[in-house]
Amino acid sequence: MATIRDVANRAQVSTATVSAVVNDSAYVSPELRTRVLAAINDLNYAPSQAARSLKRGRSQLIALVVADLANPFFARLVWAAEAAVAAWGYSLVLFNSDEKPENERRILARIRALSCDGIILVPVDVVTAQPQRDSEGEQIPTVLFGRTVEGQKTDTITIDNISAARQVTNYLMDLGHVRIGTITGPLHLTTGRGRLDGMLEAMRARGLEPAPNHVRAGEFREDTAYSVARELLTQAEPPTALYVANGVMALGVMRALADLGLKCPDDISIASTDTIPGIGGLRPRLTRTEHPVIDMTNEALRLLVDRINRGTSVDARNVVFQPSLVVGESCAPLRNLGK
Amino acid sequence: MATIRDVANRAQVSTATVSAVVNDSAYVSPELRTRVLAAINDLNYAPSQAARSLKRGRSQLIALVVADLANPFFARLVWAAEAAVAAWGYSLVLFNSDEKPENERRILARIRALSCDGIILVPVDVVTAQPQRDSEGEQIPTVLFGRTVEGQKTDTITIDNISAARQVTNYLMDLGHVRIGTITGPLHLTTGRGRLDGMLEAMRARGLEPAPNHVRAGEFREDTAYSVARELLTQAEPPTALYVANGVMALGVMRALADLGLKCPDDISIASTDTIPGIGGLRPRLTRTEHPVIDMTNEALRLLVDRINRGTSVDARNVVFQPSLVVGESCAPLRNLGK
DNA sequence: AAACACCAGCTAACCGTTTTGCTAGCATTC
DNA sequence: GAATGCTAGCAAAACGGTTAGCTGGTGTTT
Repeated sequence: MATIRDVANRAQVSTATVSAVVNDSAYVSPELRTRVLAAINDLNYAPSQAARSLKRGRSQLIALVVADLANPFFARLVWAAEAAVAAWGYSLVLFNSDEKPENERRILARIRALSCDGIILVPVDVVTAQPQRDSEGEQIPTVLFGRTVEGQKTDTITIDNISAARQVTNYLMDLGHVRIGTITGPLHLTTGRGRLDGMLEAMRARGLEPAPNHVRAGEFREDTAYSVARELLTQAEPPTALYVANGVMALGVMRALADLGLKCPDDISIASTDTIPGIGGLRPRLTRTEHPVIDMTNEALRLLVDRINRGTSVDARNVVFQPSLVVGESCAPLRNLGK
Repeated sequence: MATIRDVANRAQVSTATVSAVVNDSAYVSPELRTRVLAAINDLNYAPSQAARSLKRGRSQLIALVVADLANPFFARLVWAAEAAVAAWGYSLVLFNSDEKPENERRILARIRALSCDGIILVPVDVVTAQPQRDSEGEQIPTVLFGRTVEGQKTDTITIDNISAARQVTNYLMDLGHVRIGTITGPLHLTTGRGRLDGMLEAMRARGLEPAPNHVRAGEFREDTAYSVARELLTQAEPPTALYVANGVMALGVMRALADLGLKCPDDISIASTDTIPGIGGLRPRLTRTEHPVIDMTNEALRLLVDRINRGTSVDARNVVFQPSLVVGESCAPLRNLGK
């Protein structure tokens, strides 16, 4: 394609003038401006982003690193982030760490090489505690999304996991349930840990405690939750209600129920924190918390762009969003206590 | 960060030697190589992709443009593409045209500016018929995914939509259904058109024809399908079976059924082409065709990388994948013809 | 021993922008 | 009319790599 020099030649001006027109960075007389614009149009010129990045040290690229692209929660984040990034005039480079620290390391190196202007990161590992530095040794502006890492000094966007779990658990207890089980996420993640803690806290506040064999790890995965749920529900004294820590796992649990011939909510009540898009279309409607992913994403980008423009002059900000309980038909009052 | 010159100074060699070591592009004696590697390590050096792109004219970026990121089908494509792109040593830049031609135009201009090495495009508009040219005026290697545009000379990866629709329709007719309705996608898309054509073809082959008011446009959207389904099923003589053209719409239809108090498959049989991930976990299991998205994506990348390396020397290739029918429990044999 | 081939490693040009001086032309002031 | 200030537009130097072409030292051939 045409270069800035081709345009300059055709318009009989210098490359500096063309640049000034393209970037609106200096006054150019109307006459020259017209000539330049005509030449740009004739030659179908578009500035090379590579040359620009090299000179300016900014790439107009924002990296999004998610922990599990197969999870609809993150798919939704990707969707929202693409829109927000485009709205701010950047382009989105997408990476999937697949919950593996070594992938995360590789990806962060690649992001540095691409000199991305900012990073939205769903962290997998504490590795991230060593923030990424760019070509000037500056830290690349980063927003941690959804999860946090201890002792982090970067901006973060999170959901109040404890509150989410507490809301759901209280709802179940309000229905009279006492034998409540749970399928948790990985406990080394704040999302996994917080949701379990919130549940325990809520139960203890009413003098209850889940039976040890009613608390199982589901890894935030559909298939794991499926088998764990089967196991959990076929034991001698199964729980009468189940709190599932995320949307994907809730789907797995529903599948397990169907395969076991259990009716929800007649045989067991199910409620979850987090949901997956589209799940609202199926019956019984799941009682769950909804997390404002779109708002969270927009806020993440606002913080990120602000940090890109203002550098490290401003302190790390931690924005916590509140989940809201959405009541469906997947929970019923406890009737026959003994069962 | 450190530049190649810093590394050269520290290792007491020229930048050319550093480059040779980094790219393995020329023989360097073991001694110098060691010194260079040590310096790279000490300075935490990583080559600037911007400078590289500028000089080489290649950016190691592959653009993926999907028509609707909110659609789980495309979310799955994104997931598969990220993995495939990374495996080939590229990074993925993601765009969402949201089914709008003007977005598509803007995006393609941006892709050109970024000098992406290749494009995987789910086309929205015939605009794409004018292939994108790069900085040398060469066409940017492009693979059209899922849909095609008439008279296209680029590589394409598609699914056999006619066959998919035919399989599903035949299945419904084999169960005895005659009054079969359909909710179609947009008919200007090959995916929409082909799936309707396949259905009509299959029915006509048995001397049948759907009633005009049993054929409705659902725009491939959940909400549209929901309202169209409500309308379709509450009319005087509703169909006894419904063929839904994609997975998202099937979800909408299921929701409409639930709200209308209709039982599937007792009151009506539902089948679709295409599915959405996770839908398999819910009851009744949907009878549908499955489309090999992962294989399709991998093949798309194989074609794309091949074209990046070999240029226009090789003719356009059109790879058509075959869908397979997966039978669930959402369809029942026709019992009471009159209803 | 001269002629030559070979090759490791270097010098420097180049990729396409942006941006910092600088220049030259005009208007204003005394 | 000389001195000054202003400003539109230009020339040229970066930015950080890659690579063609060169150099000089060694080994081989005659």
